[in-house]
Amino acid sequence: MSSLHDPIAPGDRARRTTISDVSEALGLTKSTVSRALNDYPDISEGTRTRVRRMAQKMGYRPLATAQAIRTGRVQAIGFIIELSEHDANRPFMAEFLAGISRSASAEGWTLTVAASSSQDETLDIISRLRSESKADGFIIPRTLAHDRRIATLRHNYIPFVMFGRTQSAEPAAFYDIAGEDAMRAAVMCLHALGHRRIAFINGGTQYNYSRLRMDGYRAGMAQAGLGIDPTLIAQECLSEADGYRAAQAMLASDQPPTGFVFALDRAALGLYPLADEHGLKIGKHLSVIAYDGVAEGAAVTPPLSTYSVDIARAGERLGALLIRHIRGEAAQDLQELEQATFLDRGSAGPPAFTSDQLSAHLGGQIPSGAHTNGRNTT
Amino acid sequence: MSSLHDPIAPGDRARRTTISDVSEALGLTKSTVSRALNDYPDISEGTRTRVRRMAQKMGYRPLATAQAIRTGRVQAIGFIIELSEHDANRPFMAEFLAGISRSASAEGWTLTVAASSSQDETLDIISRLRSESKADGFIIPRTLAHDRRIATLRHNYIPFVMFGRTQSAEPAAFYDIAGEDAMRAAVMCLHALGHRRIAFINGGTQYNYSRLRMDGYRAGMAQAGLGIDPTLIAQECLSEADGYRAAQAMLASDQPPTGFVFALDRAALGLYPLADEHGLKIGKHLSVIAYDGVAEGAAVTPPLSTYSVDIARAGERLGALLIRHIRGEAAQDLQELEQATFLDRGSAGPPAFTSDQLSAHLGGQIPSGAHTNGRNTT
DNA sequence: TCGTTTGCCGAAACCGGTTTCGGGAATGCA
DNA sequence: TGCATTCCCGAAACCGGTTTCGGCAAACGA
Repeated sequence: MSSLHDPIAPGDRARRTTISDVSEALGLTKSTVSRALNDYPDISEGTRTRVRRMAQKMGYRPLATAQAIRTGRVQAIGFIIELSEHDANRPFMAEFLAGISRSASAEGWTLTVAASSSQDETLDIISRLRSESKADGFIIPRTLAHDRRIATLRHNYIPFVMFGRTQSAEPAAFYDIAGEDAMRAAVMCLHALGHRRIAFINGGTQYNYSRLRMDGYRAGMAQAGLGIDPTLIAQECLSEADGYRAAQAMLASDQPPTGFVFALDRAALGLYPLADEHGLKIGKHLSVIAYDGVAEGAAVTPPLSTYSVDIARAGERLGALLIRHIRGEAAQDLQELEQATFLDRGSAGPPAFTSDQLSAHLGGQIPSGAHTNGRNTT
Repeated sequence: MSSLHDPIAPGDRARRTTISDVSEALGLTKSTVSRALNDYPDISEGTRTRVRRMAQKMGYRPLATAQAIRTGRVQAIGFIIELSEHDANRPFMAEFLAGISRSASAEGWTLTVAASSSQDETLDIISRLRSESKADGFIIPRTLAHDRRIATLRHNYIPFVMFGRTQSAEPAAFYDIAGEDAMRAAVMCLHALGHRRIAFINGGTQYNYSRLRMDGYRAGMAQAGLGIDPTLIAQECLSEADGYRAAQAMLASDQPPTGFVFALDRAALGLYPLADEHGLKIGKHLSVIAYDGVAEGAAVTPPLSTYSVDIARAGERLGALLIRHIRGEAAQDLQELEQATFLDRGSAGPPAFTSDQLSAHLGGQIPSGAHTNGRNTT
């Protein structure tokens, strides 16, 4: 259709140099040049370097779409935005994509992005993009403990790298931050400050990270010689409102916690208004350490101490790993686990109240049910 | 290189149906099928529908990368994330991309994303992606009054659609929200509520929207029969801190404004702590109407009244327009201007103080210079 | 009725690469 | 010196499409 009338295309766009241009300049055939550039063993070392040099000199870069029709590969990384997710990760999106894009373009690759509104649609998009040669492999964020996406990818022999880990016997390529270590260290930190009642407020249990962070909390408690009290553990707290409610319930108990470990910054932010309402100061009467490093954490008073994740770096590493995987490296050689960076910003300190004192203080208060507005993050 | 060893590709992936499959099934040649599907005039109506039906039945979809090597088009929309931008628009990114992706996949197209850290790099990326057939055209966000990207695109005959407008004689395809109308209406609204001193706090002047919103403010003031007071106008206020400072300066004057129109929600959020410090209630002593519809605006007390922009819809419309443009429709037929949606959430009301009363109230206060922390949005 | 146009489709080249196949020249071994 | 390898590279097919060209048959005009 667009071929009949073309009001946009120029009369004659500057043509790129093709493989034929290179071969003619050398007095060789296309096939020789192609094999030389692709390191075929039946090309002599001399010819190989001669071709290399000439290609370099002429600025030749093979056209990815042309290669694709034979090889099935376009040199593109696939990434799918799942809008069904709670939007906690949305603000990161730009930096994450930028990270991926950086490592991609460093290798002459590009990034293909699609949006999905459900798990099923994601699976469809994955196979569609692959079969249409729009992406050679995928970066899979927010891995679940049991992830259908992984099954689909494996079944279709589509290369992928996870941001996060998953429970599976077969090895898979991944990049992840050791959230479990961070949680363990957070507990140890609070314990060292003198806290004895330490709560853990976890994220969504469907996610694999949540299991790991829980493990980390348990490990920390064990290491500190503290027992696990189930009433000091909450799950599924993704938003500020969730965190508020979970902490509220715990503070209402006989032996309220003086220290809080949150699996998510966003949930931890719910502790601030709660403390306000009870006249408690964070960093003094209540201590909190969280995880993620969201921007809002720096804006509250006192700023939230947190284990921060460099999301752009994550994207960059993931992109690099995926490209290597697509080029043939084995999954088990493509696993990177890094540590989060602790930002000590003052929201955790020595407890001014023991749990008993805290309980007494809170007992003398009208149980606040008045706090309703402003909790809902759209 | 990847051709020598291939530990990932399956023995035999399910082959897609090709144009040859279709032509053989019909007893026609590839060329006839191709021309039939592309609406060439030298194919009879009968054959055309016969081919259509068979292609449909066999689930044939032309392989974009194969088409590309002849046509130069991959059916992909290009979008570049500029990290050099102030990060105000980052949170929108996911939804914006999702919008683009929706309209793209509705037509069987995809979205190619790249990141850039400078204007110059952006220009490079644009031509590189185009010449490598990784994108057929581009969506250009945050248009400037005089935009080098537009010049580059025009010069290289690369189709594009702007999110925003620009100052240029030649017509260009765009989708935009009439920010000028919103600003005018905001002024009228405040005037109707009884405000007579109405300030305007604008965004970055390099952006084209800023000029337009300023025009809208002026138009509103004229329409309301109010004169323009240059001391009630501020520029370059992008962040909460910027908004705080600009409003602070205005409140310090002899005739402080009682009504504020902000070109950006984010800057408007700076008015809240400022009001707090002076014991003023927003929606009562100070009224404010802003523009964008960011999530944080709903969380403050009272929620910020604002002209909200549906960013996902913007992405979707832009994608649709770009595809039509690439298919041959003229730029002047591809211009859409929509209105922002006013969300009246209570931050604007009848002024409890006149400007004089407000001045008196503020005069009795210690000029606050103490407010320093928490203003910086990372 | 006959030459000419028009409508419609097949044949083949082409796009820019990759990959298979085969053979000439240089080398190995006897 | 003769024969079998091995080393290299050219020739050509191929990938899945698009586009040009040419020709046959039917419709047209005179």
